[in-house]
Amino acid sequence: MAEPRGSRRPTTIVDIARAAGVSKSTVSLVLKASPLIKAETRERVERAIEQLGYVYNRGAASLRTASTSFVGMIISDLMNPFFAELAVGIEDAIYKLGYVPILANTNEDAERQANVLKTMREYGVAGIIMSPARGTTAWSLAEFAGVTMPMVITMRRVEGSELSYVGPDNRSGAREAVEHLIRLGHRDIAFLGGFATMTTQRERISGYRDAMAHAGLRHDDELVFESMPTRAGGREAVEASLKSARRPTAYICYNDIVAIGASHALAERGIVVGKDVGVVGFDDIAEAQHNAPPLTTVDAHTKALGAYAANVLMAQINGTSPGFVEYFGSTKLVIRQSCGASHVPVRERISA
Amino acid sequence: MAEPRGSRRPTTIVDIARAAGVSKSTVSLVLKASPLIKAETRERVERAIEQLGYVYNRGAASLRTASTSFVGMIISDLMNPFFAELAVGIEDAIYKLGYVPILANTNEDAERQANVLKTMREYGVAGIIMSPARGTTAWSLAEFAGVTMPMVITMRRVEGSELSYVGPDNRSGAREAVEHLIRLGHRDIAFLGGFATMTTQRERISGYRDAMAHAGLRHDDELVFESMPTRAGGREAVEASLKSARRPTAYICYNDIVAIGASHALAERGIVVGKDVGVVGFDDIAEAQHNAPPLTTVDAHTKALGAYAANVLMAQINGTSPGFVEYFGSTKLVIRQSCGASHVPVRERISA
DNA sequence: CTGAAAGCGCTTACAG
DNA sequence: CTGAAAGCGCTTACAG
Repeated sequence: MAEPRGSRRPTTIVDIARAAGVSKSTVSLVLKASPLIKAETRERVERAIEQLGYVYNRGAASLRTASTSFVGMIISDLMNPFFAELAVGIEDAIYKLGYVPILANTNEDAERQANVLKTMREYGVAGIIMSPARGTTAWSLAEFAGVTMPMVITMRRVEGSELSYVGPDNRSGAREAVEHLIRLGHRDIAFLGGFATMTTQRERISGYRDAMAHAGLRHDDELVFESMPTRAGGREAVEASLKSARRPTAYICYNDIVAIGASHALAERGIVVGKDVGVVGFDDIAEAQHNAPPLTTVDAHTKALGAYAANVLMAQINGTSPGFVEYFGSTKLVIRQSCGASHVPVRERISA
Repeated sequence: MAEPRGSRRPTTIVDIARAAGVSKSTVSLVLKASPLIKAETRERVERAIEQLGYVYNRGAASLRTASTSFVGMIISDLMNPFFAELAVGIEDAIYKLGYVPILANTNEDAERQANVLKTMREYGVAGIIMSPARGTTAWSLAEFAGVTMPMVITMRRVEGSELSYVGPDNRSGAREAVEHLIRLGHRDIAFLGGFATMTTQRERISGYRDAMAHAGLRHDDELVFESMPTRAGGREAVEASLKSARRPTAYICYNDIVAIGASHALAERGIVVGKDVGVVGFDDIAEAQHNAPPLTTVDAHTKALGAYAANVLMAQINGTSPGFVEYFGSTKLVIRQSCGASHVPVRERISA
């Protein structure tokens, strides 16, 4: 690689040392704000740094200390607003902790994920936070896990792995949402979106079933309509549900984008969401409150979870971690208009 | 920082050299796939690498060659789906070019941007791609620009800077969209969203005015309703427009999220978008086609633009660049239902 | 085709 | 309180 045009040898601590009339050890010490250095000396060095436009070479320091301040941030799908929000939460926390994030968007590609994991290791990242691509196996992570490189998994569990995990409490979040629908008078409630191969879907479905079973309501497989966890998937899933013998009066969706896709498909058929039918999502992405009608959903506290994952990783890097941690963040039901709560009397819905 | 638990000194090229019975120079050469090395020797070295589980230390190599493969990727607002898509385009291209992205989301904070720029320089990034935070001045970038560090600005121009720029042709994109609205019979067309302090808004407005002026239509300041470039801003802007003496029959919006916010606000008032009124956006984010009704918009080819910016940066890093480049990507009008094109006869609209 | 040597820019005991 | 020395893991002319 060519040197930047016009630049000669960059200035280093020895240049500073010479200019300030001290040794490079002393310069290094002032750079670390060591209390050992006399104020007068420190100022002299700082002046030289200023005058020569010195820029600290962190790469050199890393080689010497055999440690870097990089953390790998591997996101399964950055185009998905939920994961974009997660990324923002992680990124912000990483900087605050004095680290710097190397990004990789795997786009759900396990092979790309494997490559990126190897590359990050070569760059000497201090640790990795990863929302695993769909289909990631514990086996494929074993090479990197634990001893080799601190790592925390977030948002999607990988079964059988012994890596720390941070994510929302999907089961209780879904249960609470469905209980709300039941309280509103709904009896035929379907689950929309995702596939049973996804741990997150299974967790949310079990919350749904908890609530239905507890209320003595039907909750068999015919009430779950699987689809891709996307807006288009949401459309397809509702459309399938509309063809069923007993049409649901409400839907709990795998996530917000499924719910949004579903509500639009419903609207196009003249079915008024929040009145003719209830729809609730999961995640509370920014878009949810701006949907028409505003979406009732389960707030996963996505950003905070990202920040939490960063802190768990730090504990692991610093060796202050209890080793293996699993954290299931509490969720919060956010009632807006799509479930009909705000302007539909319960009575109407019971007869639905 | 503590060493990872349980690990001792990591294996280096000298370990490999010893195991393979060669010098470390030879090991280095096989790592670079040098043709100088005899096949038999290469295999022996590769076997040792495999057996000892050697991992290449890129940091050390960087120190030696005084160059890294990092590129800084500074995004003004990753929560905005438009910029998330840009980030995905850049990230993908960076990896393909053999580089690795360090991410920073400035969240429109110029101070954070300044910090991040300094930090990235200390990490020795080979270059930077940045969508500048609102309010970024050429002055604030001067310290980093050009000689110090290759840098390309994307999506938002910073006036007075001499940095390379890559973005969509906002003016012609907006003009084309408005021409389409005029062809549909609209006469009172308002511009919604953004502020005149944003170069992008000014460029899009000038395209709007070009089209209006050419058709001999009114296009004064009273037809532009400024707001934050967000969904909430879109709501506010349409609401303001609804209070004006002569209500517009169509809207060209600063971007898609403004258009989406506006269409939802309209829908809530019983105004049917695509029938009672036309709405067109700009960007073509993923959400646009899933809006209700699907949004007519201007495709900015966001991902491709991100990839292009990465390539411009590479040329600069490798010194093969013509120095300063400005690229205005062509746009494409995507006609869906929000403008009324697909199912509203022109006649109805003229009388509106 | 391969090896010995120098050096990239730092940090960190160790002396003094 | 400050300096001299060693060394982190590579690459790259230069010899041979």
